[in-house]
Amino acid sequence: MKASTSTSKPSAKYHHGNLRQTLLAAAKQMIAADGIESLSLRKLADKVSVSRTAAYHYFDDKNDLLCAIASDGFRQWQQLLKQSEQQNQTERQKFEQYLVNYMVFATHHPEEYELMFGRCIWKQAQCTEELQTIAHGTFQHQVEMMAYWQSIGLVLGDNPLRTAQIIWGTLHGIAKLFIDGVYVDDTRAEEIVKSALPMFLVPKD
Amino acid sequence: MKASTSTSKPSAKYHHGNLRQTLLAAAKQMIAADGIESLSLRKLADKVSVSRTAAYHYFDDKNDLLCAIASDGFRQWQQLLKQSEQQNQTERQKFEQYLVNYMVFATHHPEEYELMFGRCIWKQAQCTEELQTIAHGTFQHQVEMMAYWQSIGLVLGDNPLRTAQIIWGTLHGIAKLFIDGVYVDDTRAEEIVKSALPMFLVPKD
DNA sequence: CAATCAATCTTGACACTGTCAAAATGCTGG
DNA sequence: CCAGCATTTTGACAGTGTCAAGATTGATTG
Repeated sequence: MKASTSTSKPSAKYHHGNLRQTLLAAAKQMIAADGIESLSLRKLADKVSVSRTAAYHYFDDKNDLLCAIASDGFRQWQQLLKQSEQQNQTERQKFEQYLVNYMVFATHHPEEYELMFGRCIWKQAQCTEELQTIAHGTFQHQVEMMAYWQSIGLVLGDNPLRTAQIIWGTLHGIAKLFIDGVYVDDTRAEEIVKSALPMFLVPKD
Repeated sequence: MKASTSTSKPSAKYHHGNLRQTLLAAAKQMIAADGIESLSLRKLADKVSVSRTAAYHYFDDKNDLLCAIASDGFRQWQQLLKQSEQQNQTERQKFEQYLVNYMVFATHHPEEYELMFGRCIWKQAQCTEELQTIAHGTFQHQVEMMAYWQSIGLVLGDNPLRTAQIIWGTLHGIAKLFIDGVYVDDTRAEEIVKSALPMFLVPKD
């Protein structure tokens, strides 16, 4: 059955070959379209034309699958960060860029963002070790940036951890209020974070 | 059956009398104990010793019930606010009190807080008109307070809406990172928000 | 080449969920 | 006492995640 279109590509065989990747991609697509909570393993399996429980060979759990998506999200975010750091800008511009990047990433990948930082994984279910590691690394990196920006007198405060917590909190809060639909009109997210910027900076003169 | 203990109290009869309140109270208790997502209408019904679908005469939906809990949460929060405003303090103390109150309320009623401001209701399901109204009123009130604090030169900025959005964002973000378990050790929440305080104030001298 | 084996996928089954329609129950006014 | 009403229950259905057992395939040996 299933008209395996025998000829060239060996990828679409019974032994799917890369089911794991296919599942992840399809799942991302589905949550982007309809939200996390309306993703079911059965609909996902249907979409990939595979049986209900096929995913269980690649993921312990539904939770495990969601953690994998979240981990991918962190990788994507880290890459965006690295790429942005390499640009030729003043530190002040880099800092602003960081804030804006955060908002753009969050509002453009709302469901992945929710998985990365939301209760869905962190509170309710326990999170994978992989996820724990990569998330911690990301935050660590942010603290280091903050320490640097404080050391050169750009950002207020002398406690990098504390400052990172506050600034991250601000970004997270604004992002979440938009994502969750408490605030509407995402396009303003960038504006808001820009007007929050001066609060974090050492007044210059 | 059920030994209606005929004598005095007419409250515990078959026609339950105040099922709605009973259900709400039990539901709050259950989400406080095990979290929102593990609340099921059937377990709730069991707990109140009533049949699976009894709740449907008082609530359209599971969502409707959750909205009712959220509305109660807003009422509770408003009351706490009003009560705090009446205290004899400097405006600066009132502002600080407001920030601390927010964190204490959020971390002490995490599940209700999630219902009040989280995706569970605002994004995914549509929210009740009652909830919409009371939530909007609460925010409106906050904007007015911000306008006043800005007018007397206490808080930075000249755009009350914008400032309220940012400050609320900060509070919400920090609260949520604790509630959802990204940050641990809630007891530090108060500390963090206190060290964020100076960022919002007009520097005095 | 054929037989075996492990990886991969499917089927069957179970308990649990929200929700609707129809029936049953108890209360209250005539 | 009975009709009508508000209230509660029973039955049923489609979904859900997940486990155990079986079926299928590709690769690895002898």
